Amino acid sequence: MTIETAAPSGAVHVDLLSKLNPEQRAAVTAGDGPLLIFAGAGTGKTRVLTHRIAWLIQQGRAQPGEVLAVTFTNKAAREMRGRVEQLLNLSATAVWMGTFHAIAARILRRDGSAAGIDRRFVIYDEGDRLNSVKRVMGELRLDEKRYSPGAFVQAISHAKDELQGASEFAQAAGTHMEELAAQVYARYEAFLQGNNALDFDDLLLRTVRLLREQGEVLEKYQRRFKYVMVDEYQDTNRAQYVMVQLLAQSHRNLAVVGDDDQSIYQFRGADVRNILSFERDYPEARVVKLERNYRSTQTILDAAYHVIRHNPNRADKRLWTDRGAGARVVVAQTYDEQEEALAVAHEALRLVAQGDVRLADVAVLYRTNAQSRALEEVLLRRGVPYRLIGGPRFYERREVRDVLAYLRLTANPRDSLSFSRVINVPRRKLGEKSLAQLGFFADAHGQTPWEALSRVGEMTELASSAARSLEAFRELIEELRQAASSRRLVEVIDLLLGRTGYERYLTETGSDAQERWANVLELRGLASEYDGLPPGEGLQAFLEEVSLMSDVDTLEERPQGLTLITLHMVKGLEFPVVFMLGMEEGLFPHSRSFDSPTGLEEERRLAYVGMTRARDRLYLFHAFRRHLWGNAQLNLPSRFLADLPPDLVDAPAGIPAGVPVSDQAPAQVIEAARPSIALKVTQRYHQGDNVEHRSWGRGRVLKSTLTRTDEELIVKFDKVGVKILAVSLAPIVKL
DNA sequence: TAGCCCAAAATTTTT
DNA sequence: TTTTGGGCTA
Repeated sequence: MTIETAAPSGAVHVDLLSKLNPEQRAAVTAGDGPLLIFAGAGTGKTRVLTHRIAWLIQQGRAQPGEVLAVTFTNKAAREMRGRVEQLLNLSATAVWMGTFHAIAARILRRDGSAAGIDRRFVIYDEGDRLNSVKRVMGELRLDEKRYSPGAFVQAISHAKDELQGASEFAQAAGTHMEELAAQVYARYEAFLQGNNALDFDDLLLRTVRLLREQGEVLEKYQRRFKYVMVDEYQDTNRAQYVMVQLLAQSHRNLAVVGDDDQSIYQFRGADVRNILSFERDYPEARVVKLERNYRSTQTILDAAYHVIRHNPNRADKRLWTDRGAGARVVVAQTYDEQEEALAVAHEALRLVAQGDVRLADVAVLYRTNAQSRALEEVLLRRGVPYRLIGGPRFYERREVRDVLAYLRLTANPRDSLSFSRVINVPRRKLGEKSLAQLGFFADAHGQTPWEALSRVGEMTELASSAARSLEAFRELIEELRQAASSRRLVEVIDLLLGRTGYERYLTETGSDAQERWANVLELRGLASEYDGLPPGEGLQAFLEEVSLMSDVDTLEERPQGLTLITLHMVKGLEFPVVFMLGMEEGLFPHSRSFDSPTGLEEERRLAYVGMTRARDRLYLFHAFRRHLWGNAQLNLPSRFLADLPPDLVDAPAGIPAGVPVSDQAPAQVIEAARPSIALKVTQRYHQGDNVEHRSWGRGRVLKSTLTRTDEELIVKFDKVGVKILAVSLAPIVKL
């Protein structure tokens, strides 16, 4: 079937439907009314979403500005926009496409004033939120040792997810803890208000409130969005659910895409029931199931199915493919996590040597971040390149937050959190007393610290040196504000870095100054993307983007080595080869999930998500013995392994065989890593060459030997001594 | 104000 | 077991 219709002006006629399978086509061309699309892993979900948007526009059913598409990550939104533009061959900037939070922020900036929201609000992230709670606890004289600030943060966040305001929360409070939390909540709200700040949850909560209470605003958006689309609907929480419902209410053209089997964020408020009861919410809904998978082998799909099928309360569906059976799933036991890591390295390198995959095609998945350490140690020692996803986040690094705090203060001087972050960074010789003076004065006059700053002269108790410092700080921020309104964002940042002597500050205070400075420069680089915007707008736009950005969004497109990643973060990605480690009772499923059936169901879904990441090969490892917090424990194989039909499984006796268990000899290339197929080898290094290794630093080549399949180097490193390396595997460069 | 020492915590974390 | 953060001391 080919449909050619008049496309919007300037667009090329594109046949949108010919490359879709029947189910995908049905979903794309479903007419008006609610639409539920069950899109299993690897079934072309994004393709359906983007084609539907393009189709709606091409058919003239909607103007680009009348379509709203909501995702959970910026990455997904970006991809979607790019693909729609490609399909339509025109800019899709008019389409409202973004994360829940970004869309909410946009609505609040435009129309929040109707509900008393200052459009210049800043967005407080996780860290800011914790700091705010700590402050509030200080005000309430709550001892941080007795009461965990984190617990309050969680309670507040959870309440907001459920659209529960501070007063409702207080009313519902029963226990002593809840009453305390209610007090903290109320004060926290006041604190944020005073700082003109909203936290992540507020973006959703306040948008819902705005839409509910301001009829004309609601009407405006309802009229505007003829078609609403939601990605990953199984992960929506209460606030998101209501927000979508409100926006789509009038046209009722709500299309949701998701997979209940991949709902893994229950602990953050996601509610699978939102997708499972869609048909009850919208009895007239059309339902399409995408079950044809384009990613994995049938063996992998069947194995995953036999794990997930044990969950009650799931929509019935089963993935299939015409890619053929492929290799069996490999289940293997190792002695401990050391050997487990060695087995991964061993097998991954063997596959690479065979020639059909690159290291970058291999992902290693685990339940808890702590598991990555054993892996890293082994990979480092073996010189196997890898990238670890997770770990210290870019936007949570001290230096990045410092610079951002300056910028945030520049944009919004009322932000007292940012104020106190940078008032004495770099050191301005302001002691505790002086700052207390300032705070006291501000409180007494009902002013923010920034406002108080212009009245330094009135603070009689202030030492004159401190007064001068404060005055200088005020002038600095004023200067930045001036610059922000007339110059490019990068110039503002340069000005701030120059005036504060931030680089010098880094070198004077820390050992890792170089790395930190590099991060600052990276942030500066990100900011340069806003150079095109008129002065004044760049700063706002940059801060908005940065506060709504996560690390997955900056995930490298072209990885270099093995990928080490948690099961949660791997959702949405795919790899030709997948190793899942720690398939043991107590670790996966995690012991914390044992006491509730829903917890176990979520673990099972997590297993399903992990398994369906694999295209061609899937390895499930479990260790006989595992070190956890100092002591070793013996774990039984995960119950998920028992669910696999024997005929899908290969359990080779020899997976870890031949791998030395506690081999301390550094930098010996694993025996099996030597390619067994003859490769063309040419000598690239010679005695005396200077090289740099990613983790061992600089060194000099003592000897280079050509083997049948590789070039072997003996290198004397400045810092770590003599090592033996295989050129094909070691992360080295010639200098 | 920096550095040191001791104690506590270690499931997952789209914004 | 290891890391991290906070508090105390020099």
